[in-house]
Amino acid sequence: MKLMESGQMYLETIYVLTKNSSSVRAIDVGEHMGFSKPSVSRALGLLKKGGFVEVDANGFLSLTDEGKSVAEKIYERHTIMTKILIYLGVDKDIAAEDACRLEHAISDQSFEAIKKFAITLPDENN
Amino acid sequence: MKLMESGQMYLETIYVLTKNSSSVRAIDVGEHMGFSKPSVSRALGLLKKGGFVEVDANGFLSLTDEGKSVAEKIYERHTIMTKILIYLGVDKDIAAEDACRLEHAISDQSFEAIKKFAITLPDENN
DNA sequence: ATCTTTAGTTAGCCTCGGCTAACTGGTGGT
DNA sequence: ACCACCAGTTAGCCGAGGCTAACTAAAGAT
Repeated sequence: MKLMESGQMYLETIYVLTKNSSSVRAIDVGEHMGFSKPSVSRALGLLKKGGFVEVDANGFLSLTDEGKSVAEKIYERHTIMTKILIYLGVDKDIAAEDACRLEHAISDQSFEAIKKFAITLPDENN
Repeated sequence: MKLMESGQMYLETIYVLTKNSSSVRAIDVGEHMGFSKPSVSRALGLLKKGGFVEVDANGFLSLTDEGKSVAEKIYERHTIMTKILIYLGVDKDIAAEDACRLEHAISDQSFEAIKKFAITLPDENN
């Protein structure tokens, strides 16, 4: 199953929320992303069907290995792109917003090239 | 009128084609972008209505000042992003493809920051 | 003069991914 | 026991932006 940009965003959100709350439900995902419950419900349905997400009897979400690997990939892009933009002088908020779009638009090869550049950067703040 | 990413792409294409052929028609735009005639027809209709494009009696397209300024902005992003990616070691084709997506995803502020970085780069090839 | 090709338009379909309205089903308060 | 709230689902709408099929109109070829 092929994931569109929005699917990647849902996975990334679940991944991030899982890192600070241990129990993540659909409603949390919706609140975090600013989307309605039905939008989240449908998206999660597709992600379940695609084998990226699992939902237990209590409605708690977890990523499959496949889902986690996608989420980690996107999340890495997000953090590195954000870091670079901030390094180049962009405001934190704007850097994060832009990274959120760039992370889906870039090829593996370009990202690897950018990443290689990024690790030469000093660690200013985050 | 608000332009979506696809509208920007059409404007950029007309802009680029105009730079090497002097007379650009809808069909040329479609061929260059790989889209069908009806897709181009509808898109151009919207761009006309929005005041970005004009069509003369022979079907030749031209950009309005407004359309041209959008196209130039996008085109500049395209060239600079491509240049940076190539500088970072990305293959030319992939760099161009990625630039094509990145150019729409980035804020003015981030682009200015990237541009400032780019002008410090040596002129390798293009 | 007729036939064909070329360019553009119209009508209408599809997917993606938001949305609201309305229903279901469980849980907790009085 | 009943009511209210909360989480999730179902049904169906909408805009963006592709597509094909089929029509129109102008321009060339025989």
